[in-house]
Formats: sequence, structure tokens, C-alpha cells
Amino acid sequence: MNKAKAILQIYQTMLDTLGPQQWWPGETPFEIVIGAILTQNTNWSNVEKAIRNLKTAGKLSPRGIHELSMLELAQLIRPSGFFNVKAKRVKAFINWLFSRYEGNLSRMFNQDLQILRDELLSVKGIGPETADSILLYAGNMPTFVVDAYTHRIFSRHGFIAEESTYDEMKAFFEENLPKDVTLYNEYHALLVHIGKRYCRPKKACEPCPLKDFL
DNA sequence: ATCCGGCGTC
DNA sequence: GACGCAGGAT
Repeated sequence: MNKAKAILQIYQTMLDTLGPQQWWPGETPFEIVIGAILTQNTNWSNVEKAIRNLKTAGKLSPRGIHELSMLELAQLIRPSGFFNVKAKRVKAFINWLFSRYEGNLSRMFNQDLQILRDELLSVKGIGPETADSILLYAGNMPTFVVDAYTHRIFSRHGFIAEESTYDEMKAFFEENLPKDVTLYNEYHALLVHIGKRYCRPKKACEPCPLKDFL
């Protein structure tokens, strides 16, 4: 059996049964970047409240966050959890953005993908998943996002080893899928849906759209 | 291996 | 009022 074909069939099945997820259609790239940091190890609904707080305070911009003290920022993003560490991480990113790209996201995304990815990974608090989420969802750059759901679903289905590293999983998808931003975007969004709804730590395989692929 | 914290569900 | 959940650093 052809691996690449199976990966595409899984995608098609998810798309047919779940429909397009249409992630982050109307929001600004900056909002997506901040969301990517705040959603680390937390539910998106928690992040929405934090984003709302920043927006209401008129601070949802590079300059706006730059002006906040660490404590002020931590209080605003409190609903997203881990708010003290995340305040440090958001600040670290903003400081880096100003020193490296004049606080300008467009300039940042004008950088070459691989170089920018390495640069993002050098910012304390930005790991591989956050970096790839920023690049794909805010920058529309062709990099595949791997997360806990991706790992769980594809290891359970026997496509990857349980102990696979982030970079191995990322390579697995990029080697077996056409290099397409829209496809990467939708694929990850669909996996999140499957992971939240069906492929739980305690399985719910019976009603899962992907049960035939086991 | 442990720490960092909130929200939704039961 | 428990318990379950999801990344990164140290």
C-alpha cells in the first residue's frame, strides 16, 4: 500500500465527514501569532478570552504589548493559563520582533522559511509547534504543524512510531503530501477536530470517521 | 521528570 | 469539588 495515498485518503475522509474547518479566516496575522503562543498546552476557548482582554484593552499590537508591564500583560492573559510563563514568552517574542524586524510582522514573514523557523526557535518560549503554527497560520508559509493530536492519531494508526520526534513526524507529512499551504492548514485543523472529539487519550474509535483506517 | 494554571465536564 | 486536558523550559 502506498503511504502517500493513504495520507491523502485520510485527509479526504476527514474533509468529507467533518467539512472544511476554515481556521483563522478573518483575524490579523498578529492576533494569530499571539494566539499560537497562548494556546500552548491549553484549550482554544481559554485563549479567546485572553485575546479578548488584550483587544478590549487596546493592546493587541506589537507596540501595545511592548508598552505593557510583565504584570499587566500576565493579568490580561490570565484566562489562557500558565499566565506568568506565557507573559514572559510573549514579551520575549515581541522584544525579538522589534530588535530583528523593527516590530513589523510583514518584514518578518518576508524572510526565508527555513531561516525564519530557526530564528523563531531561538526565541525562549517558542518551540517547534508554536513556530510552525505561526509560520503556517499567520504567515501562510508551507510548513506542517505537528501536535499531540497528530502524534496520537498517526501512532495509533501505525503510521509512525510512538517515540517519534517532532521533526520526524513533520518530515513524514511533508514527504508524503504535496507542498500546499491550504492543504497543510486544513489537514492540521481536521486532525485537531478528530483528536478532540474521537482520538482521545481513552479511545473513542467506534464513531470515529477514521475507524476504517485502523 | 517536574514545573507552570486556567476552563470545561462530570 | 475533583479530574482531564494540551507545549516548552529546565
